[in-house]
Amino acid sequence: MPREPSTPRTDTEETRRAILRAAERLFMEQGYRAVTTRQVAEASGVKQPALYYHFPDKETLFLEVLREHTLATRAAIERIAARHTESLPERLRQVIRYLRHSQQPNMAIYQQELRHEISPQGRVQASEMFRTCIVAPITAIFEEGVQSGVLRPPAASDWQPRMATFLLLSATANLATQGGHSTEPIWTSDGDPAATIAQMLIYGLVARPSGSQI
Amino acid sequence: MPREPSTPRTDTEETRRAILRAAERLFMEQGYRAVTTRQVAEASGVKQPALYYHFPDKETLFLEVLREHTLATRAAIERIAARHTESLPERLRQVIRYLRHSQQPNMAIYQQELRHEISPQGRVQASEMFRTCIVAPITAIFEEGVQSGVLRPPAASDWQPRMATFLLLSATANLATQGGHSTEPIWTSDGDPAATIAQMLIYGLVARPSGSQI
DNA sequence: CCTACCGATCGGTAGG
DNA sequence: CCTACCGATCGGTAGG
Repeated sequence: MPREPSTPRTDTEETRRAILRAAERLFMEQGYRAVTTRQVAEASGVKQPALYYHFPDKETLFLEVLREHTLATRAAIERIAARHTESLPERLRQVIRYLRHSQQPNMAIYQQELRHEISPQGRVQASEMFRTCIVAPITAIFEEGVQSGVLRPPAASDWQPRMATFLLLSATANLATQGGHSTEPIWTSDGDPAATIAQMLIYGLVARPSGSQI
Repeated sequence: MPREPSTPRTDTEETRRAILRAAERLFMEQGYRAVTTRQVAEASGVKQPALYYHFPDKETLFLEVLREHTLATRAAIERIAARHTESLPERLRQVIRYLRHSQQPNMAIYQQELRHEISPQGRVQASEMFRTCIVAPITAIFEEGVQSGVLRPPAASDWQPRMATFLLLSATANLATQGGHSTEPIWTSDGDPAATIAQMLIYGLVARPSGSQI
């Protein structure tokens, strides 16, 4: 139902955006199930049933939030990946840093959760988004590293770009959840954890592993 | 209230064990919140209120499950770590394989979840268990590798045994959740993923990184 | 977009 | 250890 052009879709569209913003923050922080529709409504400045004016149900709202968040993440990753003037380790560091602060939802958290809370179609959709927008562009960075000779060529039992992406995302996701909440962190690194992870990852991959530092 | 010695605490103790076993399976698979007390009861062959005869509440039951599971994990890790006839990479592979199949709950999943569902005291208890029984023994393996010269000495901005443990656990936890459920896996490695992860980890750490295989 | 409300389900208790 | 039940809360709908 498109609105007539004279009405600049101000109010209703603004509210919709407010709901999406509030829902994004809440879902990324607490996960799907832990966030109630009433929380989202309150954070958006509307009453709970108003959500169902803008979205058919909670799952659809969640998937829309996930879609926008994931698309933004893809744009950021591709922007970083395109900085060919910077070294591969540096770009990986930046990717990790971005993912960490963008609260990109942990694969594990969501795969665990979505398995029980979301419809099969929703799961497929979320999984596809994740593959296309997160996994693929990061894997491309590793593949570029192989082709440029910076990274050692992968072998079947050794490493593969996709497994490297898996490792990077796993570490990053857990880093994000660590982020300064109540319980004292278990890991507490001295420096920048993104740098440390990238360093550990790279030194497992360098073609000519001289003992030097980056 | 201890039972008199003549009664070999058969029935009531057996039921208690059955509840713990059922709860372990369910909590490890689905997480704390997704599992209802009614599910646990049904899987144990009792009615739901019977749980409250054996445990004061759901949280206490969960923490008891977590305690037993974590203690078993520690025993397994220390058993593997003590196999000095086997190489460090091999022992790490075995640790990863064990963690993967024991469904050791993902740090991220639980840290995310426990933050909102469990009392502060419960969180502290879970966190301490995790630190002592999982993080510490794995970190000890890495430290041993440093002292024996197999691993390169850690530097502040480089790597640290604890961060290596973090990376290992992150990857393993996500591997475990991947485990052959409905949604097609995103990562699908050819060989043994435990081996690949160990390989990637090690080659980031070897003291003399010759280009050879293990 | 709100008020009012519903059925389902949750963790937990009463009373035996 | 069971039957019966409760208050709270959830996602979602009716009707305007």
